[in-house]
Parts: sequence; structure tokens; C-alpha cells
Amino acid sequence: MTLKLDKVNRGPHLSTLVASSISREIAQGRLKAGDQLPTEQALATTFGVSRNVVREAIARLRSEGRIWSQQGRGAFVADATNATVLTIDHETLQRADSFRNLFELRGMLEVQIAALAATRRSDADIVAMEQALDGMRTAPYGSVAWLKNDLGFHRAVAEATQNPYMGQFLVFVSERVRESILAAGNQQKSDDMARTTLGEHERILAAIKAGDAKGASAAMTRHLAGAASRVGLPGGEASAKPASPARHSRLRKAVRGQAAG
Amino acid sequence: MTLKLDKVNRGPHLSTLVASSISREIAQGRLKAGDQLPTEQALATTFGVSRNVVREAIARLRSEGRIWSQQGRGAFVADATNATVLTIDHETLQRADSFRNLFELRGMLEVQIAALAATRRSDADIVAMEQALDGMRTAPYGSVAWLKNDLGFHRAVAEATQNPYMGQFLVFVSERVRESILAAGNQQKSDDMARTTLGEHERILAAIKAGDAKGASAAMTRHLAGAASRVGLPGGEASAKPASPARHSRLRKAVRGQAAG
DNA sequence: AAATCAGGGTTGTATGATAACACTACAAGA
DNA sequence: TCTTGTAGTGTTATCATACAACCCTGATTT
Repeated sequence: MTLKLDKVNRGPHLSTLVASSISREIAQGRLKAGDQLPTEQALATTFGVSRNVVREAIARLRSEGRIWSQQGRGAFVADATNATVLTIDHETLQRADSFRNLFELRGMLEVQIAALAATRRSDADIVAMEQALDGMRTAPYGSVAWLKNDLGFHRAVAEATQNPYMGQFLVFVSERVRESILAAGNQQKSDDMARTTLGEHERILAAIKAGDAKGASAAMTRHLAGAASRVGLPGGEASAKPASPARHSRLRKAVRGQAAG
Repeated sequence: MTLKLDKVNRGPHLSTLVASSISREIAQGRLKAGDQLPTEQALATTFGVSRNVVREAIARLRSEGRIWSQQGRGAFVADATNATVLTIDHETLQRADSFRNLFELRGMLEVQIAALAATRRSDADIVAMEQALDGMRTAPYGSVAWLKNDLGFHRAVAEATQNPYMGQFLVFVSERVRESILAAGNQQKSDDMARTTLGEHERILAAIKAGDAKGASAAMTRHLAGAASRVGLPGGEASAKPASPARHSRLRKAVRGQAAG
């Protein structure tokens, strides 16, 4: 008999619980922008924790831009648009439709990025892409090294736009996509997939090298469609039908691969 | 004589300073992934603060996914890809090229979003867009209400894609763009601009209403080009020349408008 | 050899105290 | 009446200390 042990749910820190609790109050509208939070002492007693824990929670919320506080006055709920960080919590990522939506966002970014990279790439960018491709050739499909170089290639393309935000956003979204895939199931590898994926990358590189913007975005579109089908998503094009709620129950089982790059 | 008083720069909290200091060590590679941080006590003495302050800083870094800690062992630098939040700090936003790069990223997103919205919009989405436009018509150009409805229109378009991440990302980028504009200088309004901007929005709405994807992205492209020129940016198209470092010194002065939506 | 236990080091939490600051009310002076 | 000073109260910011929970190591015991 094989045991099925979940990781011990060593409760997250108390400050995390307090922070999420306050966050939820804000998200669900029970605390509106401009409202004053209870005093730290009051929060400490209501949550049954020390004031120290409350302060850690507040420090966290403040760094996220959700609240602001002033010595001698109190803490207040900030305007939602003041959030300084973009965060996607783990709960959301577990939902099946998250994967489809994130993948769509990633595709939207990458197709445009590829076109821009083709017109702006420097020699150093080309070298970085080729190095990443070499790394993929020597690593087994789906391995950590492979995934690292796969991400490296896409990051190199993004950085070839000479716009640092492109890389920042793309890496963030890509990592969320990967996390979402991991949450859905195990990977399934084959040498055939490795060859196909490599070929797709090579075509992207060739178009960027040639300065062919349309070719680059076309190659990227094809690559994303391939990646989508490799992870069991029907059709990877941005013009696909909207995700209908009815399909979500089936989607989770359909997502299998870990290497979707 | 009208006084021009800057808001008093009351220094940030000690925990913020400590957190940024550690963050910098990580960003600049002096602390690599997997490295163990000094103990809280050691950090407290080196920074000359109490252990409490150090803990608030660590709580913040932990929530950002930059480090992880375990009771009884210590705190360790996390892998960069584990970052759960996407953050653009204020220092970076002050730089002149940030604005151009953020605007480019925003454009890339919105043009695609407009096309997608045209094929997926529901009736409720159309209503939301019309309400936002009405709000813009009754508010003076550049006022808080105007800006709020402007952002509301674009968010409504993003939400019409039925992909929640689209709105989330777009709003985040748009707010950074606005912040970047505010950092650069004062706004300059005119009734003419209000009419032009409204017209651009109306054309976007019409195309989305008609389900015309190409028309919607074309209208959005024109709107962004207009917005770019209104804030003094030469040419707002995604296919523009890369931002050459030589131009950056001039860019700051060129950015004037606050209402770039 | 393996299990157990003791000890030190580290993080997590609690508690109390003090300083810095904001707000209010009220008195003092013009 | 209006302004200014001042005391008092409540809040956040920070410090200091103590203890619990936990990890790791090494000696001790079985």
C-alpha cells in the first residue's frame, strides 16, 4: 500500500494569516479605500496574537501598496490603483481556467515581442539566444536544465526588444504558466517533442536574425500553438474561442506536460 | 506669490530601509539563490536596529518571494523565478526612459486586447464602456473624475476579453505609466484635447460593438498614437525606432501631459 | 550499530516600555 | 474674535527581553 501523504500543513506564519485576513476584508469590500483600520492593539486582541505579529502583517500589506500608515494617526486602506505590486496568488493559479488565460496572455506578449525583437536585436542578443538553444540541445527534454534554457531563450528574445519591462513581464507570466502546469499534473516527455520544440525555436531565431518581424511573430505563433497542443490545450492561437465555463472541468485533466516553452 | 511646496519627505520606515538594503544585495548578486542570510540578531546589530525591525523587513521580503525562512534553521535567498509578485519600484519609474518603455508595453497589450474584446464582448461589457464614456463627457479634461473614467473605459475593454488577467495587467501597467507621467512634469489641458480624446474612444467602442477586431485594434493604435503625441512622445506606434540613449535627456522635458489615456 | 537524549543556535511569538507623532480641547494673549 | 501656545490623549514606530518551537549536531545509552 502506497501512502498518500500531503505535505504537513505547517501553518504559515501568523503574520501571513493576519495579512490575508485583512486582505480579504479589503477585497470583499468590507474595508473600503480610505477607511481606517482598527488600531494595532485592537487587531492584536481580536486576532488573538501579539501586536508584533500584527505589525509584520501590516508591513507586508504596506509594501504591497494595499494600505498606508502614518505614525500617530493610524493605518488606512489605500486606493486599489496604488498597488505597487502585481501578484497572482497560489489559490487562483490552482483553478483550471487560470492556465488557459495565462497562456493566452503570454502568447499575446510573446508574439508582439518577437516582432519587436526582430527589428531591434543586437549581436549580443543573438549570441544569448544561440547559447540558450545550445543548452537545450545538450539537455534532456523536460529536465531542469532544458527548462532553464528554454526560459532563457524567451527571455533573450524579450531583452532583444531593448525594453527591460518586456523581459520582466514575460518572465513573470511564463513562471506563472509553468506553476499552473505543475499544479495540474505530471509531465510527459518524448524525443519527438524535443526535436519539434527545438525546430520551432530555431525558426524563431532565424527570423529574428534576418530582421524579419512578420516572420518572427509567425514563427512564435506557430511555436505557441505547438506548445499549447503539447500540453493538451486545443489550439494555441490568440484568436481562439473564449474559454467557456463548461470546458473547465475537462481542462484540468487535459493539461499534462510540464515543458510548455 | 504662490508657494510651491513639495510634500515633506518623511523618511520611510526602518524596516523599509532594511528590506531594500537586503533586496539590493540580492539584486546585485552579493547574495545568490540558496545563500543563507545572516541571523536576525546579526542583521539587527549590523544595521543598528532592533530585531523587530529586521523581522518586519524579512516578512516583507518573504511575501515577495525573494527569501524563505524556516524556524530553527534560518532564512535563505529564494530562486529568482519564485518571486510571486511583479514590482516596479519608484526609483526606476523616475528615470526618463521608463515612461517610453512602459508606454510601449501598454500599447502592445492594449492593441491586442482591443482586437480580442471585439470578438468576445458581452452586452454588459458594452454598457460598462458606454458608462465610462459618459463619465468622461461630463468631467473636465484631466480632472480626477475624467482620469478615473478614462481608466475605467480601458479596463472595461480589457475585461471584455473575458480573461481576468488582461485587466489586471493592463491596469497595473497603466497606473505605472500615469505615475511616470506625474513624475515627469505638470499637465497641460485644452478643450480641443478633450474632444479629440473622446472621439478616439468612441471609435474604439464602435469597432468593438460591431465585432470588428481589426478595426478595434486600428482604432486603439490611433488612440495610443494620439495619447503619445499629447504627452510629447514622438510617434506612439509599436514599430517605432528603439529608444536611443541619446534621446533620454530630452525626453524628460518633453513629457508634459498627465492625461495620456 | 541504532536509538535516545542533551545542548546550542535560530526563528516564531509574546510582553512591556519608550519615543515620535497627530489630533483635540482649552487657556492665554492680541 | 482670532491666533497662538500648551497640555493631554491616542496611535504608530521602535527597542528590549523573554520564552516557545524547531533544527542540527554530537555524545550517550541501549
